Amino acid sequence: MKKKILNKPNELISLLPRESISVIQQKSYNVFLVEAQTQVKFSNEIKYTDINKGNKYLFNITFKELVDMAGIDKKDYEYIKEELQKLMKIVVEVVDKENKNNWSLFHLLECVEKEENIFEYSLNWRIVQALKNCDFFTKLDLQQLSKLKCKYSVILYELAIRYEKFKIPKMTIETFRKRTNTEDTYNRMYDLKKHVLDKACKEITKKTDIKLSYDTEKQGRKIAYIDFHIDNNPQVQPTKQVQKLEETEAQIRKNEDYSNEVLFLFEQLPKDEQIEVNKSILSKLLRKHNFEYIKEDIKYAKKQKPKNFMSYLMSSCNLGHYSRTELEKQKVREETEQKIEYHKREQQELLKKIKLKAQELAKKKYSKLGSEEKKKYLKGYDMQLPFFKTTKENYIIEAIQTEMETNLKQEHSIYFIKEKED
DNA sequence: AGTCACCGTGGCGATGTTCG
DNA sequence: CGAACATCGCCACGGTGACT
Repeated sequence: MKKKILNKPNELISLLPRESISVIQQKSYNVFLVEAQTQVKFSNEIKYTDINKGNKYLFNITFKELVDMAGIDKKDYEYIKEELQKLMKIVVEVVDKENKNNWSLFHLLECVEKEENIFEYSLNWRIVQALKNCDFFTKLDLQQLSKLKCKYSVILYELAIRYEKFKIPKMTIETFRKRTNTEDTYNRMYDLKKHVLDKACKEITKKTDIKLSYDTEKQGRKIAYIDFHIDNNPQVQPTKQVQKLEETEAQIRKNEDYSNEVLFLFEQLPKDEQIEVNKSILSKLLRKHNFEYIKEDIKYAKKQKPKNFMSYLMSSCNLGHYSRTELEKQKVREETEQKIEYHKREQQELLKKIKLKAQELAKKKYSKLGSEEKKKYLKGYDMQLPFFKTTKENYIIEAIQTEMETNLKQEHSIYFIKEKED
């Protein structure tokens, strides 16, 4: 399965939707976000300053990618459609930090369209802006998330990762209920523990790279606060992908050296694409794809002259190398040339053999020739230039040899043609 | 296609516990 | 002491998947 890291803006983790979001909706949404983030981040067309109300931001993803990345075990389009429909209904509220009387409401997902196996969706400009320029984000490993089946596990996992390096602040039961949308259900604390807290902590500890536990604190006789504890889970290591990604990002920051392969490919890019960030993109592509294919894809992309070179190149690599057909044609050409070369050599060797054989046969035949026949072969003997003049015997043998060679060649040329037809 | 066991989710009555 | 809350055990319901 493809591994993906979503740099989820903290605003999106902390948001408190009015309706409850199911686990499939949460996971699908994360996949939509990560896909949009990749498309936005690597796009030169969408600049941070350009993102505004006036524009519509469309992204796309294949059904298979969505299902794989989100870890959805259903392959039913209708079901996914219903879930997406519910997701679209979810409205979030953003309050202006400077003036608390000002607010705005928008849908998490603006629209989704399915065409064949591809979903095209659009996100509110605020979300796109947050994805493009997230200063405060949480690095979520979607592979870890995809394993979780309980919606509360997903919420708590995101929260835990957000505060991993510090500590989830102690929160009141009310806050916890708001976050998990359990204000109207599990009225009893025991039920909340049984169905939400225990279950989620258990699932997270069992399946992900962190251990989550909690303590409760009473105020009077009532449980008033929840205090979470996060530990690393040595049994389930953070995916190597996260580490690699962090390394790559560190590399960009430090502007360290890239491998020769990356540098070579970088030089193949069009001049105006030779910017530092593209080295890291190439380095990432090289982790997943063959050097030769990327090289050919760059060549191919250059020919195609797409509007956005890097995103064209990336989709070419990810969608199975547009250049593959070109590369394969080239391979066939090379193979054919090799075959022809081989035949040539074979033929030359055969010619040598024919010459030797003809010489041998000619000598044999000469020994059996009668005087009449010898006279026939001696036609033209007197016409020879004095410098090349040989003995009568050699002259006759050479003549017979030439005759034999022609015959043998004729026989073999039939053989050659037959082989070619095969 | 129908049956059935199993699981997850949400809930409730009875009972135990705690603290003002 | 008793109200308020926590806990236990159990039930109903719907979805799912194996089996016939």
